[in-house]
Amino acid sequence: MISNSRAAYHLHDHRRCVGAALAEARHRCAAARARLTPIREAVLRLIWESHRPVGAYQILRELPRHLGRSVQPPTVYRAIDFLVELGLVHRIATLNAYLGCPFPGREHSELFLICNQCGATAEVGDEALNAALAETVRKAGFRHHSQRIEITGLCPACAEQS
Amino acid sequence: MISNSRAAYHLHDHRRCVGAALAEARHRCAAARARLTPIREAVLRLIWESHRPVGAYQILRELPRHLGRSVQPPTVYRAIDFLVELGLVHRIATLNAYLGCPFPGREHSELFLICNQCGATAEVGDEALNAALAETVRKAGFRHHSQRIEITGLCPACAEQS
DNA sequence: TGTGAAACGTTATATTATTGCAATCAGTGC
DNA sequence: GCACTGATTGCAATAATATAACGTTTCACA
Repeated sequence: MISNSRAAYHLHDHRRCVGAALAEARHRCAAARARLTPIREAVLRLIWESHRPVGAYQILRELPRHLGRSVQPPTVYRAIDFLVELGLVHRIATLNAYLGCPFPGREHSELFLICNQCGATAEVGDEALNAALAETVRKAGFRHHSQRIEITGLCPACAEQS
Repeated sequence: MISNSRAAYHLHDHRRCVGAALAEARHRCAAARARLTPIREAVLRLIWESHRPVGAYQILRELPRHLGRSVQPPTVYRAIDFLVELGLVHRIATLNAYLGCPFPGREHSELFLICNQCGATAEVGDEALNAALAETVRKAGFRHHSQRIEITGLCPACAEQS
């Protein structure tokens, strides 16, 4: 099992999250002969400012803080598409929002735990769960390409308060 | 395991699907002391015309066929919200579209198998999978309220052709 | 038959996302 | 250095999805 729930839901040194994400991004861009342009990096930094999914228009509004100037929607969407394509960012479909991937390139359950209260969202991967899911899908005669699991509820921190 | 993948992906007597869905809808409305108004029934029938998720604006465009007149977006969204609330219809978040639930009120994995090729979408429920998922979520310290699993790939019929 | 809540009609608008085309930039081979 | 090529970005417009606000109608129930 792989998970970033500790970091997502509790106080931690978030600069390490950001640093790791950027290092990984540079690494994967180099491997794919793709360019991490200033716009793309600014969008990635902005998405990584928290462990909460961020909407495209929120990125659009806040990007000047990182980039020093404003841009148009297609520019933001293109950057997001690029980051999603490289596996650096996930789209959280139920929220129409985007979240940094804490372990790009590694095992992917694409399982998200979205806190209803504080919005913090962790990503979890689990081999046993993937196996159970693959088996269920196979029994239905379906050929599995991609998956996405979105769970809503209360994170440990918010559950404790209630 | 509960599944409608046979019906969703293969030739079948679809009138039985529609009939069952409507009967179930009437039953659940009565139980909830809610009204299955002409608009709500027309939207439900329209959604049940196929096993493919239908967008809200497609419903809006096609509703006159069932209702004899046109309506505005809020009317369609209100009907959809009502049907979702009662568990008769699911929202497929990755497609921004809506699909009839083949077994409302019964066990819910909220697991959807969406064919990339033909669009047909089956719903599957599986106790073992739910257990594995619950365990994974619990291990992350998360308190589970709702879940939604969306799988894309090839349905048996389309896989056979390719 | 009156009454209150639910449902619906209507207008306007918010939010999310894409299209199409022109201009610019980064790397490559010469 | 210079021309070439494909990737990236700028820009204007618009498409697609969803909701807000408020008044009117309908209907179950008393």
